[in-house]
Amino acid sequence: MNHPNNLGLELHTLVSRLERAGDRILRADHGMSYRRFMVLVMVGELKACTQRALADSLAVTEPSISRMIAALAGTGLLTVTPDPAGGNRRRIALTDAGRELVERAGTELIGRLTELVESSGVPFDTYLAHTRRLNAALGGG
Amino acid sequence: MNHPNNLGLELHTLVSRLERAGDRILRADHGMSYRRFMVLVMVGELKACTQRALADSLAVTEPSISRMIAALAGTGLLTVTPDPAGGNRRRIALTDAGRELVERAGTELIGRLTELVESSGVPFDTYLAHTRRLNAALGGG
DNA sequence: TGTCCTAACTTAGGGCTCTAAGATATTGCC
DNA sequence: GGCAATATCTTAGAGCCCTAAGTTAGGACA
Repeated sequence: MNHPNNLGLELHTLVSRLERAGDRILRADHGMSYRRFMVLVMVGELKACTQRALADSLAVTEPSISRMIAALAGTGLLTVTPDPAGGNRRRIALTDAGRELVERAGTELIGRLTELVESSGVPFDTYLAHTRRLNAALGGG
Repeated sequence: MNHPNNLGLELHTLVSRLERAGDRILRADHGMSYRRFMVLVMVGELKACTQRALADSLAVTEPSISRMIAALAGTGLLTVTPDPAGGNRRRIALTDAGRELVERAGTELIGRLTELVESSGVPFDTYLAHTRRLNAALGGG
């Protein structure tokens, strides 16, 4: 139950539990998986959102995003259009329904997590800052 | 590239990058995936190691562990025997080869991660303690 | 115009995860 | 003994991720 000095294992189990919990909430309330929801959130945050940019931002590969977008394209939550700037690119954007879902479910999830963190006694801002810094050190922009 | 206030997303990308990096190292040096290696590490740490205990400790489900053990059973790195205490249980244990692999590769991985964390300016012990506390708050023992 | 190069996206195959449902073994109670 | 309850493990089917290899679009240059 306790991994003596193994931060990697500890982070794995933490994220695993967090995402399982988030997945259950999203499936029950919005009929959507946690992974797909993360894609929607990121589409809402990126300025010029291409599949390549999504893959970088979520730290997954292009094929993964390619399939996710294909699966999400039929839901009416986002639109896929050739990039007006040219090139072999797709421009991804949220529809009104997508924006509304991200807004509602996103604030709920973030709220629950923030609450959990603070009730555990871990200082939210410090932990978030540390996590961000580690992410940056690992090549994340 | 930056998720405004979203700790969940930040943790996801961090773990994703960490595990991809670890996976590459393990595959190159020891011909083994990161997931399977985590199982071996945990088998080495648990006193009375059943599949159920492994699933709890790694925050995955019993079917996942069932398949992992089936896949690992043929490698000579661990042994599976009926639990001497009775019940429908398997007792999982490392062989000498398994113990040696966990020892060598484990210290290497932990060393690299520790180095990375400290070079990023994040205080290792604090971050580990926070992560542990969050894990405990999420029902992890 | 034609060829090469690069970047973005897609396809194919395999690994690991989940949920749901089935099989197996022990305990408790009649 | 026999039967139900409980815990553990397994099987089946589907989702998402990865690597490797193929496709498509635009830019550079002769």
